[in-house]
Amino acid sequence: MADSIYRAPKGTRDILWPDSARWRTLVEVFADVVGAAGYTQVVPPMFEHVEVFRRLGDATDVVAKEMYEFLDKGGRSIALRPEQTASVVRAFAEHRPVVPWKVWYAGPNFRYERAQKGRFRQFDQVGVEALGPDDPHLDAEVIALAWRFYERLGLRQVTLLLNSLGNPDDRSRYVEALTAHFSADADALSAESRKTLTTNPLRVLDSQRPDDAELIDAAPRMPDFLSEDAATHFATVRAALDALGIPYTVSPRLVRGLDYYLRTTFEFTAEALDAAQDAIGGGGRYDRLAEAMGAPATPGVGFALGVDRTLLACDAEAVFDAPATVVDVFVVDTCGGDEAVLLTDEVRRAGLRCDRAWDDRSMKAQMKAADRSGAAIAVIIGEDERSGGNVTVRDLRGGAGQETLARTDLIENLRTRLQ
RNA sequence: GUGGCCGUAGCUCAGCCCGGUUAGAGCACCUGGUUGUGGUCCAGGAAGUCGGGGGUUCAAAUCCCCUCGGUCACCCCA
Repeated sequence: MADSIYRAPKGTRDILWPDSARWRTLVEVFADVVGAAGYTQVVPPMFEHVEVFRRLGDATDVVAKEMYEFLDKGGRSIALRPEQTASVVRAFAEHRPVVPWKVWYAGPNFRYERAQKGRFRQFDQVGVEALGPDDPHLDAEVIALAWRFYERLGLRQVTLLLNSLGNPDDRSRYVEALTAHFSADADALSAESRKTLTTNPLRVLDSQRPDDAELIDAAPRMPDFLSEDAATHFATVRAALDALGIPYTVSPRLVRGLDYYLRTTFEFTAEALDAAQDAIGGGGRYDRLAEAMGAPATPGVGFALGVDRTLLACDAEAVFDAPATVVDVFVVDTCGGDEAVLLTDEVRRAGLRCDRAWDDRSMKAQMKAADRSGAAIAVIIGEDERSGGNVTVRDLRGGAGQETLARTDLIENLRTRLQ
């Protein structure tokens, strides 16, 4: 930080090894889990026409004040994506793939907001979207995929919160009832919540302000407003999760930040995180979104998981460690470095990870570098070995010692040692 | 967007309250500890515009203002 004149912009950062390796591994595990369930990858653009994101709801903070918007040189109104569901559904509307269309994605999103622990202006998510079926079993599959993913990482202290916002009519009636309830007693609400009440009454339920607690506790409950159809759908989702042995807590006050959610909504929180940002993932149904993007009415369900926060949760639970080594073999060349050029190439072509030292440093310095590299084996070549057509292979980790052997036997020897 | 705390070598920090010799420590890094061998130990070394700018003063890392960044909370969400 001290002497560089440029710094990463506020709310962004560079991810260096070993974090970067851990990062990549997380995405690989995710791809593995959802790929095994028939989800294929979709890579949407990182920016869209602003209107695509307006479909998320003008009253949401994400759209109202957190979007990176700009005019491009062609005069188009563009926004960096604040999330990927809108882009994926736009892609669905544009390409009209056969349903069920089950896809996954991974990549950065952008929101202009004040950074804090687990909250960045550029943040990565992995997620899935499944469009087509209205089947509650699909909701359960989607939720289960996230759950199994967390399990694969080794996370144990994850809580699944579940709710149903009902069909559009149910939701509207509930919003009306909520508005009536809070308006009747508006004086008792915090100033912020009074404002929220006028723009997005549902989200008053989300307030953490102590002043609001009493009125929120007394508020009407969503389950009482579910139509029979929505209630049955929700019951089937729950039954499937029960059958899968996935624990959840029904949370009637769980409302999510985007307006498009209907019926099943869910959120994953990490109990091990003591930060305020303990939601590591969330999702739900958005049965009207495809229509809003210009596609034939098509139900959909999906989730997004925050990569940064998931990794923070892994830290808190001390699971999913970063890989410890970069290479298997390290070449030490005291003949000036020419031999290392050939030896590293040979070892790498044999499929082994291999590095070397530079600048013709002393043997001691090269051995030190070999040790630091994490390599299990050092391949040493000096004048003695070179003139005899040999190399010396030294074990850096165990007590296997070292031996000098014919250069032609090197690869076979390394393979045996690394088994 | 609002408020609290913080910003000194690559990293973690001391020094700041009570302005004044060449700004320190640990870890990391580099070089040695004789004749080609790392991880321990010993010795030495390199490394800081004290976040940036302005002000007060004979003198500021130390006091004041502004600014940038970090962090925590609110807000919101992944």
